[in-house]
Amino acid sequence: MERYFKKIEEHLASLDPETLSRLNDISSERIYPKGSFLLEAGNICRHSFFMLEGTARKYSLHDGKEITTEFYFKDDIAVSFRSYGLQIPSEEYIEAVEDCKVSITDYYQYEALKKESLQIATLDLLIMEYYALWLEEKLYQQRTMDATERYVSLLNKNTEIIQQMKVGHIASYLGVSFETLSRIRKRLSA
Amino acid sequence: MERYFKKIEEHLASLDPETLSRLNDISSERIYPKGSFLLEAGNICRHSFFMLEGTARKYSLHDGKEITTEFYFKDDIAVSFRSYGLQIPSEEYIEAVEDCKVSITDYYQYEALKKESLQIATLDLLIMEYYALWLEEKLYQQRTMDATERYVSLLNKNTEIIQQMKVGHIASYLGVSFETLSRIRKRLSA
DNA sequence: CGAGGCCTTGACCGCGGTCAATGCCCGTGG
DNA sequence: CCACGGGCATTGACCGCGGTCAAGGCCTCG
Repeated sequence: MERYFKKIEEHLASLDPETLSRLNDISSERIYPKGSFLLEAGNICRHSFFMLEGTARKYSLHDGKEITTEFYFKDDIAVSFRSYGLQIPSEEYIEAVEDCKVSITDYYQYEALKKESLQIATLDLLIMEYYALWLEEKLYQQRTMDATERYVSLLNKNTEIIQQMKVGHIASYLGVSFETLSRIRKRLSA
Repeated sequence: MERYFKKIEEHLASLDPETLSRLNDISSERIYPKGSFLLEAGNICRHSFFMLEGTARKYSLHDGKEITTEFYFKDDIAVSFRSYGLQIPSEEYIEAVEDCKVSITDYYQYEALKKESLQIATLDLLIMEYYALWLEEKLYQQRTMDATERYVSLLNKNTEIIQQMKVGHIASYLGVSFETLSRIRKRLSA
Protein backbone atom coordinates (compact mmCIF):
# COMPACT_ATOMS: atom_id res chain seq x y z
CA MET A 1 0.00 0.00 0.00
CA GLU A 2 2.81 2.40 0.84
CA ARG A 3 4.00 1.96 -2.73
CA TYR A 4 0.78 3.51 -3.81
CA PHE A 5 1.26 6.60 -1.72
CA LYS A 6 4.57 7.03 -3.45
CA LYS A 7 2.99 6.63 -6.87
CA ILE A 8 0.41 9.28 -6.05
CA GLU A 9 2.93 11.66 -4.53
CA GLU A 10 5.24 11.32 -7.51
CA HIS A 11 2.38 12.07 -9.80
CA LEU A 12 1.35 15.10 -7.77
CA ALA A 13 4.92 16.38 -7.85
CA SER A 14 4.98 16.02 -11.63
CA LEU A 15 1.88 18.11 -12.26
CA ASP A 16 2.16 21.20 -14.42
CA PRO A 17 1.90 24.50 -12.55
CA GLU A 18 -0.95 25.31 -14.90
CA THR A 19 -2.85 22.15 -14.02
CA LEU A 20 -2.34 22.86 -10.36
CA SER A 21 -3.68 26.34 -10.68
CA ARG A 22 -6.73 25.08 -12.54
CA LEU A 23 -7.33 22.62 -9.72
CA ASN A 24 -7.03 25.49 -7.33
CA ASP A 25 -9.50 27.55 -9.30
CA ILE A 26 -12.27 25.03 -8.79
CA SER A 27 -11.61 24.50 -5.09
CA SER A 28 -12.51 26.56 -2.06
CA GLU A 29 -11.91 26.26 1.64
CA ARG A 30 -14.52 25.85 4.28
CA ILE A 31 -14.81 25.15 7.99
CA TYR A 32 -17.20 22.56 9.43
CA PRO A 33 -17.69 22.74 13.20
CA LYS A 34 -17.56 19.59 15.30
CA GLY A 35 -20.73 17.54 14.97
CA SER A 36 -21.86 19.13 11.72
CA PHE A 37 -22.24 17.24 8.46
CA LEU A 38 -20.18 17.58 5.32
CA LEU A 39 -22.81 15.37 3.74
CA GLU A 40 -26.15 13.98 4.86
CA ALA A 41 -28.03 10.96 3.57
CA GLY A 42 -30.64 11.91 1.01
CA ASN A 43 -28.48 14.60 -0.54
CA ILE A 44 -26.34 14.10 -3.60
CA CYS A 45 -22.63 14.29 -2.89
CA ARG A 46 -21.72 17.13 -5.23
CA HIS A 47 -18.29 17.80 -3.82
CA SER A 48 -15.18 16.03 -2.74
CA PHE A 49 -13.64 17.17 0.53
CA PHE A 50 -9.90 17.30 0.94
CA MET A 51 -9.10 17.33 4.66
CA LEU A 52 -6.81 20.18 5.67
CA GLU A 53 -7.39 20.04 9.42
CA GLY A 54 -9.49 18.03 11.84
CA THR A 55 -11.03 14.57 11.70
CA ALA A 56 -14.22 13.15 10.25
CA ARG A 57 -15.98 9.88 9.68
CA LYS A 58 -18.39 8.41 7.16
CA TYR A 59 -21.25 6.17 8.23
CA SER A 60 -24.57 4.78 7.10
CA LEU A 61 -27.65 3.73 9.02
CA HIS A 62 -28.90 0.17 9.05
CA ASP A 63 -31.83 -0.85 11.26
CA GLY A 64 -31.32 2.37 13.17
CA LYS A 65 -27.68 1.62 13.87
CA GLU A 66 -24.67 3.46 12.58
CA ILE A 67 -22.14 1.55 10.52
CA THR A 68 -18.93 3.56 10.34
CA THR A 69 -17.23 2.86 7.03
CA GLU A 70 -14.30 5.24 6.99
CA PHE A 71 -12.32 7.67 9.13
CA TYR A 72 -10.71 10.77 7.69
CA PHE A 73 -7.60 12.60 8.82
CA LYS A 74 -5.38 15.32 7.39
CA ASP A 75 -4.74 14.89 3.65
CA ASP A 76 -7.48 12.28 3.21
CA ILE A 77 -10.25 12.76 0.69
CA ALA A 78 -13.72 12.46 2.18
CA VAL A 79 -16.49 11.56 -0.19
CA SER A 80 -19.45 9.21 -0.46
CA PHE A 81 -18.07 7.47 -3.49
CA ARG A 82 -21.31 5.88 -4.65
CA SER A 83 -23.29 9.10 -4.41
CA TYR A 84 -20.48 11.17 -5.91
CA GLY A 85 -19.69 8.83 -8.79
CA LEU A 86 -23.29 8.23 -9.83
CA GLN A 87 -24.64 11.60 -8.68
CA ILE A 88 -27.51 9.92 -6.86
CA PRO A 89 -28.80 10.60 -3.33
CA SER A 90 -26.38 9.43 -0.67
CA GLU A 91 -27.10 6.69 1.84
CA GLU A 92 -24.15 7.88 3.86
CA TYR A 93 -23.36 10.68 6.25
CA ILE A 94 -20.03 12.40 6.61
CA GLU A 95 -19.72 13.98 10.02
CA ALA A 96 -17.06 16.30 11.43
CA VAL A 97 -15.70 14.53 14.50
CA GLU A 98 -13.72 17.64 15.35
CA ASP A 99 -13.78 21.06 13.77
CA CYS A 100 -12.68 20.53 10.19
CA LYS A 101 -11.04 22.71 7.62
CA VAL A 102 -11.53 21.25 4.17
CA SER A 103 -10.82 22.10 0.56
CA ILE A 104 -14.00 21.55 -1.44
CA THR A 105 -14.01 20.67 -5.12
CA ASP A 106 -17.15 20.72 -7.22
CA TYR A 107 -18.07 17.49 -9.01
CA TYR A 108 -19.00 18.99 -12.39
CA GLN A 109 -16.04 21.31 -12.59
CA TYR A 110 -13.74 18.47 -11.67
CA GLU A 111 -15.32 16.16 -14.25
CA ALA A 112 -14.86 18.82 -16.89
CA LEU A 113 -11.22 19.14 -15.92
CA LYS A 114 -10.76 15.38 -16.12
CA LYS A 115 -12.09 15.39 -19.65
CA GLU A 116 -9.46 17.89 -20.70
CA SER A 117 -6.45 17.01 -18.65
CA LEU A 118 -4.70 13.67 -18.87
CA GLN A 119 -2.77 14.59 -15.74
CA ILE A 120 -5.94 15.02 -13.74
CA ALA A 121 -7.52 11.87 -15.16
CA THR A 122 -4.39 9.98 -14.18
CA LEU A 123 -4.44 11.46 -10.70
CA ASP A 124 -8.03 10.42 -10.30
CA LEU A 125 -7.21 6.93 -11.51
CA LEU A 126 -4.41 6.57 -8.98
CA ILE A 127 -6.72 7.63 -6.18
CA MET A 128 -9.41 5.20 -7.33
CA GLU A 129 -6.91 2.37 -7.51
CA TYR A 130 -5.78 3.13 -4.00
CA TYR A 131 -9.36 3.09 -2.76
CA ALA A 132 -10.03 -0.24 -4.50
CA LEU A 133 -6.92 -1.77 -2.91
CA TRP A 134 -8.11 -0.54 0.45
CA LEU A 135 -11.56 -2.05 -0.09
CA GLU A 136 -10.09 -5.38 -1.19
CA GLU A 137 -7.97 -5.43 1.94
CA LYS A 138 -10.96 -4.73 4.19
CA LEU A 139 -13.00 -7.44 2.53
CA TYR A 140 -10.18 -9.94 2.92
CA GLN A 141 -9.69 -9.09 6.59
CA GLN A 142 -13.40 -9.42 7.21
CA ARG A 143 -13.29 -12.96 5.84
CA THR A 144 -10.11 -14.24 7.34
CA MET A 145 -9.71 -12.58 10.73
CA ASP A 146 -11.85 -12.75 13.84
CA ALA A 147 -12.87 -9.64 15.76
CA THR A 148 -9.76 -9.64 17.98
CA GLU A 149 -7.36 -10.02 15.09
CA ARG A 150 -9.00 -7.18 13.22
CA TYR A 151 -8.73 -4.96 16.27
CA VAL A 152 -5.07 -5.79 16.80
CA SER A 153 -4.38 -5.11 13.15
CA LEU A 154 -5.99 -1.69 13.47
CA LEU A 155 -4.06 -1.13 16.68
CA ASN A 156 -0.79 -1.69 14.83
CA LYS A 157 -1.53 0.05 11.57
CA ASN A 158 -3.87 2.89 12.47
CA THR A 159 -2.95 4.19 15.87
CA GLU A 160 -4.63 7.52 15.19
CA ILE A 161 -8.01 5.84 14.78
CA ILE A 162 -7.69 4.00 18.08
CA GLN A 163 -6.59 7.11 19.90
CA GLN A 164 -8.95 9.66 18.46
CA MET A 165 -12.19 7.85 17.74
CA LYS A 166 -14.89 6.61 20.07
CA VAL A 167 -15.10 2.92 20.90
CA GLY A 168 -18.59 2.67 19.45
CA HIS A 169 -17.47 4.04 16.10
CA ILE A 170 -14.39 1.85 15.97
CA ALA A 171 -16.56 -1.17 16.76
CA SER A 172 -18.92 -0.69 13.83
CA TYR A 173 -15.92 0.09 11.62
CA LEU A 174 -14.49 -3.30 12.57
CA GLY A 175 -17.86 -4.95 12.08
CA VAL A 176 -18.53 -5.90 15.71
CA SER A 177 -20.90 -4.66 18.40
CA PHE A 178 -19.45 -2.13 20.82
CA GLU A 179 -20.01 -4.54 23.70
CA THR A 180 -17.83 -7.12 22.01
CA LEU A 181 -15.11 -4.58 21.30
CA SER A 182 -15.21 -3.56 24.93
CA ARG A 183 -14.62 -7.17 25.99
CA ILE A 184 -11.82 -7.57 23.46
CA ARG A 185 -10.03 -4.55 24.85
CA LYS A 186 -10.37 -5.86 28.36
CA ARG A 187 -8.94 -9.24 27.41
CA LEU A 188 -6.01 -7.64 25.59
CA SER A 189 -5.12 -5.30 28.43
CA ALA A 190 -5.00 -8.20 30.89
CA MET B 1 -24.78 -0.20 -11.05
CA GLU B 2 -26.49 -0.54 -14.41
CA ARG B 3 -25.91 3.14 -14.90
CA TYR B 4 -22.26 2.40 -14.80
CA PHE B 5 -22.46 -0.15 -17.56
CA LYS B 6 -24.09 2.50 -19.66
CA LYS B 7 -21.35 4.99 -18.85
CA ILE B 8 -18.68 2.50 -19.87
CA GLU B 9 -20.50 1.44 -23.03
CA GLU B 10 -21.02 5.04 -24.09
CA HIS B 11 -17.37 5.71 -23.57
CA LEU B 12 -16.38 2.64 -25.56
CA ALA B 13 -18.66 3.71 -28.39
CA SER B 14 -17.05 7.14 -28.44
CA LEU B 15 -13.48 5.87 -28.83
CA ASP B 16 -11.47 6.96 -31.87
CA PRO B 17 -10.91 4.24 -34.45
CA GLU B 18 -7.22 4.93 -34.02
CA THR B 19 -7.37 4.37 -30.26
CA LEU B 20 -9.26 1.16 -30.79
CA SER B 21 -6.71 -0.11 -33.25
CA ARG B 22 -3.90 0.71 -30.84
CA LEU B 23 -5.70 -1.25 -28.15
CA ASN B 24 -6.00 -4.09 -30.61
CA ASP B 25 -2.31 -3.93 -31.40
CA ILE B 26 -1.33 -4.68 -27.83
CA SER B 27 -3.82 -7.51 -27.37
CA SER B 28 -3.77 -11.12 -28.46
CA GLU B 29 -6.12 -14.04 -28.16
CA ARG B 30 -5.46 -17.24 -26.33
CA ILE B 31 -7.28 -20.40 -25.24
CA TYR B 32 -7.05 -21.79 -21.72
CA PRO B 33 -8.39 -25.33 -21.30
CA LYS B 34 -10.70 -26.17 -18.43
CA GLY B 35 -8.83 -26.50 -15.16
CA SER B 36 -5.76 -24.56 -16.30
CA PHE B 37 -4.64 -21.28 -14.74
CA LEU B 38 -4.65 -17.84 -16.31
CA LEU B 39 -2.65 -16.81 -13.25
CA GLU B 40 -1.08 -18.65 -10.37
CA ALA B 41 -0.14 -17.35 -6.93
CA GLY B 42 3.52 -16.39 -6.75
CA ASN B 43 3.58 -15.01 -10.27
CA ILE B 44 3.15 -11.36 -11.13
CA CYS B 45 -0.06 -10.62 -13.00
CA ARG B 46 1.44 -9.06 -16.12
CA HIS B 47 -1.70 -9.18 -18.22
CA SER B 48 -5.36 -8.42 -18.05
CA PHE B 49 -7.69 -11.03 -19.49
CA PHE B 50 -10.79 -10.00 -21.34
CA MET B 51 -13.18 -12.96 -21.43
CA LEU B 52 -14.39 -13.82 -24.92
CA GLU B 53 -15.77 -17.28 -24.17
CA GLY B 54 -16.03 -19.61 -21.20
CA THR B 55 -16.08 -19.03 -17.45
CA ALA B 56 -13.39 -18.56 -14.84
CA ARG B 57 -12.99 -17.76 -11.19
CA LYS B 58 -10.45 -16.04 -8.98
CA TYR B 59 -9.56 -17.40 -5.56
CA SER B 60 -6.92 -17.26 -2.86
CA LEU B 61 -5.80 -19.80 -0.30
CA HIS B 62 -6.20 -19.25 3.42
CA ASP B 63 -5.32 -21.99 5.89
CA GLY B 64 -5.38 -24.44 3.02
CA LYS B 65 -8.87 -23.42 1.99
CA GLU B 66 -9.95 -21.70 -1.17
CA ILE B 67 -11.70 -18.36 -0.90
CA THR B 68 -13.40 -17.58 -4.19
CA THR B 69 -13.43 -13.82 -4.69
CA GLU B 70 -14.81 -13.38 -8.17
CA PHE B 71 -16.48 -15.21 -11.05
CA TYR B 72 -15.88 -14.27 -14.67
CA PHE B 73 -18.19 -14.63 -17.64
CA LYS B 74 -18.22 -13.32 -21.21
CA ASP B 75 -17.10 -9.67 -21.46
CA ASP B 76 -15.70 -9.57 -17.92
CA ILE B 77 -12.13 -8.55 -17.24
CA ALA B 78 -10.21 -11.09 -15.20
CA VAL B 79 -7.23 -9.82 -13.29
CA SER B 80 -5.67 -10.01 -9.86
CA PHE B 81 -5.97 -6.31 -9.26
CA ARG B 82 -3.48 -6.08 -6.43
CA SER B 83 -0.79 -7.99 -8.27
CA TYR B 84 -1.51 -6.21 -11.55
CA GLY B 85 -1.64 -2.71 -10.15
CA LEU B 86 1.45 -2.99 -7.99
CA GLN B 87 3.26 -5.52 -10.18
CA ILE B 88 4.03 -7.71 -7.20
CA PRO B 89 3.61 -11.50 -6.87
CA SER B 90 -0.01 -12.55 -6.75
CA GLU B 91 -1.69 -14.20 -3.79
CA GLU B 92 -4.53 -15.20 -6.06
CA TYR B 93 -5.21 -17.82 -8.67
CA ILE B 94 -7.37 -17.36 -11.74
CA GLU B 95 -8.64 -20.70 -12.96
CA ALA B 96 -10.51 -21.62 -16.12
CA VAL B 97 -13.73 -23.25 -14.94
CA GLU B 98 -14.51 -24.18 -18.53
CA ASP B 99 -12.39 -23.84 -21.65
CA CYS B 100 -11.77 -20.12 -22.01
CA LYS B 101 -11.00 -17.89 -24.95
CA VAL B 102 -9.53 -14.61 -23.75
CA SER B 103 -8.05 -11.45 -25.14
CA ILE B 104 -4.80 -10.74 -23.33
CA THR B 105 -3.38 -7.27 -22.88
CA ASP B 106 0.14 -6.64 -21.62
CA TYR B 107 0.48 -4.46 -18.51
CA TYR B 108 3.41 -2.30 -19.67
CA GLN B 109 2.05 -1.68 -23.12
CA TYR B 110 -1.30 -0.77 -21.65
CA GLU B 111 0.30 1.56 -19.11
CA ALA B 112 2.22 3.25 -21.89
CA LEU B 113 -0.99 3.72 -23.82
CA LYS B 114 -2.71 5.17 -20.77
CA LYS B 115 0.05 7.76 -20.46
CA GLU B 116 -0.57 8.94 -23.99
CA SER B 117 -4.26 8.57 -24.48
CA LEU B 118 -6.82 10.42 -22.40
CA GLN B 119 -9.49 8.18 -23.85
CA ILE B 120 -7.78 5.07 -22.55
CA ALA B 121 -7.06 6.64 -19.18
CA THR B 122 -10.73 7.55 -18.91
CA LEU B 123 -11.79 4.05 -19.89
CA ASP B 124 -9.53 2.62 -17.22
CA LEU B 125 -10.95 5.03 -14.68
CA LEU B 126 -14.51 4.00 -15.48
CA ILE B 127 -13.61 0.35 -15.05
CA MET B 128 -11.86 1.04 -11.75
CA GLU B 129 -14.84 3.00 -10.48
CA TYR B 130 -17.11 0.15 -11.38
CA TYR B 131 -14.90 -2.30 -9.52
CA ALA B 132 -14.81 -0.06 -6.45
CA LEU B 133 -18.61 0.21 -6.45
CA TRP B 134 -18.81 -3.57 -6.66
CA LEU B 135 -16.41 -3.95 -3.74
CA GLU B 136 -18.31 -1.43 -1.63
CA GLU B 137 -21.50 -3.35 -2.31
CA LYS B 138 -19.95 -6.67 -1.30
CA LEU B 139 -18.57 -5.19 1.89
CA TYR B 140 -21.94 -3.71 2.77
CA GLN B 141 -23.76 -6.98 2.12
CA GLN B 142 -21.24 -8.84 4.24
CA ARG B 143 -22.03 -6.53 7.15
CA THR B 144 -25.75 -6.25 6.91
CA MET B 145 -27.04 -9.56 5.57
CA ASP B 146 -26.89 -13.04 7.03
CA ALA B 147 -25.84 -16.04 4.97
CA THR B 148 -29.33 -16.80 3.69
CA GLU B 149 -29.99 -13.24 2.61
CA ARG B 150 -26.72 -13.08 0.73
CA TYR B 151 -27.55 -16.31 -1.05
CA VAL B 152 -31.01 -15.12 -2.02
CA SER B 153 -29.55 -11.88 -3.28
CA LEU B 154 -27.12 -13.80 -5.48
CA LEU B 155 -29.96 -16.03 -6.62
CA ASN B 156 -31.88 -13.00 -7.84
CA LYS B 157 -29.07 -10.96 -9.29
CA ASN B 158 -26.58 -13.49 -10.58
CA THR B 159 -28.43 -16.49 -11.86
CA GLU B 160 -25.51 -17.54 -14.04
CA ILE B 161 -23.28 -17.98 -10.99
CA ILE B 162 -25.80 -20.19 -9.23
CA GLN B 163 -26.36 -22.29 -12.31
CA GLN B 164 -22.83 -22.70 -13.54
CA MET B 165 -20.61 -22.76 -10.47
CA LYS B 166 -20.07 -25.46 -7.89
CA VAL B 167 -21.70 -25.15 -4.50
CA GLY B 168 -18.33 -25.13 -2.74
CA HIS B 169 -17.11 -22.18 -4.79
CA ILE B 170 -20.33 -20.24 -4.36
CA ALA B 171 -20.15 -20.86 -0.61
CA SER B 172 -16.69 -19.35 -0.17
CA TYR B 173 -17.72 -16.50 -2.48
CA LEU B 174 -20.60 -15.77 -0.10
CA GLY B 175 -18.33 -16.13 2.91
CA VAL B 176 -19.88 -19.27 4.39
CA SER B 177 -18.83 -22.91 4.67
CA PHE B 178 -20.17 -25.23 1.98
CA GLU B 179 -22.01 -27.25 4.63
CA THR B 180 -23.90 -24.15 5.69
CA LEU B 181 -24.77 -23.25 2.11
CA SER B 182 -26.03 -26.78 1.61
CA ARG B 183 -28.36 -26.40 4.59
CA ILE B 184 -29.55 -22.99 3.36
CA ARG B 185 -30.47 -24.43 -0.01
CA LYS B 186 -32.36 -27.23 1.62
CA ARG B 187 -34.32 -24.83 3.80
CA LEU B 188 -35.18 -22.62 0.83
CA SER B 189 -36.35 -25.48 -1.35
CA ALA B 190 -38.71 -26.71 1.35
C1' DC C 1 -26.21 18.39 41.34
C1' DG C 2 -28.74 16.02 37.99
C1' DA C 3 -29.11 14.26 33.20
C1' DG C 4 -27.46 12.20 29.30
C1' DG C 5 -23.63 9.96 26.76
C1' DC C 6 -20.54 6.53 26.67
C1' DC C 7 -18.32 2.49 28.29
C1' DT C 8 -18.29 -1.86 30.97
C1' DT C 9 -19.96 -6.17 32.50
C1' DG C 10 -23.06 -10.15 32.96
C1' DA C 11 -26.54 -13.58 31.25
C1' DC C 12 -28.27 -15.75 27.51
C1' DC C 13 -28.65 -17.67 22.94
C1' DG C 14 -28.46 -18.38 17.91
C1' DC C 15 -25.87 -18.40 13.56
C1' DG C 16 -22.72 -20.63 11.40
C1' DG C 17 -18.12 -23.27 11.72
C1' DT C 18 -15.86 -27.85 12.36
C1' DC C 19 -15.67 -32.77 12.36
C1' DA C 20 -17.35 -36.88 10.76
C1' DA C 21 -20.39 -40.20 8.54
C1' DT C 22 -23.03 -41.19 4.60
C1' DG C 23 -24.89 -40.73 0.01
C1' DC C 24 -24.54 -39.88 -4.82
C1' DC C 25 -22.69 -39.44 -9.40
C1' DC C 26 -19.41 -40.40 -12.72
C1' DG C 27 -15.14 -41.81 -15.03
C1' DT C 28 -11.82 -45.55 -15.39
C1' DG C 29 -9.98 -49.97 -15.63
C1' DG C 30 -10.38 -54.98 -14.86
C1' DC D 1 -20.56 -54.31 -17.97
C1' DC D 2 -19.87 -54.00 -13.43
C1' DA D 3 -16.84 -52.66 -9.48
C1' DC D 4 -14.31 -49.53 -7.48
C1' DG D 5 -12.55 -45.00 -6.14
C1' DG D 6 -12.61 -40.05 -6.07
C1' DG D 7 -14.95 -35.81 -5.99
C1' DC D 8 -18.81 -33.38 -4.52
C1' DA D 9 -23.07 -32.72 -1.83
C1' DT D 10 -25.95 -33.76 2.22
C1' DT D 11 -26.90 -34.39 6.96
C1' DG D 12 -26.17 -34.75 11.97
C1' DA D 13 -23.85 -33.57 16.43
C1' DC D 14 -21.53 -30.31 18.78
C1' DC D 15 -19.80 -25.90 20.22
C1' DG D 16 -17.80 -21.25 20.26
C1' DC D 17 -17.82 -16.45 18.63
C1' DG D 18 -20.13 -12.69 18.87
C1' DG D 19 -24.94 -10.46 19.01
C1' DT D 20 -28.75 -8.80 22.01
C1' DC D 21 -30.81 -7.26 26.20
C1' DA D 22 -30.30 -5.24 30.47
C1' DA D 23 -28.13 -3.27 34.55
C1' DG D 24 -24.71 -0.54 36.47
C1' DG D 25 -20.58 2.77 36.57
C1' DC D 26 -18.35 6.93 35.14
C1' DC D 27 -17.63 11.58 32.91
C1' DT D 28 -18.87 15.83 31.27
C1' DC D 29 -21.48 19.63 30.80
C1' DG D 30 -25.38 22.56 31.69
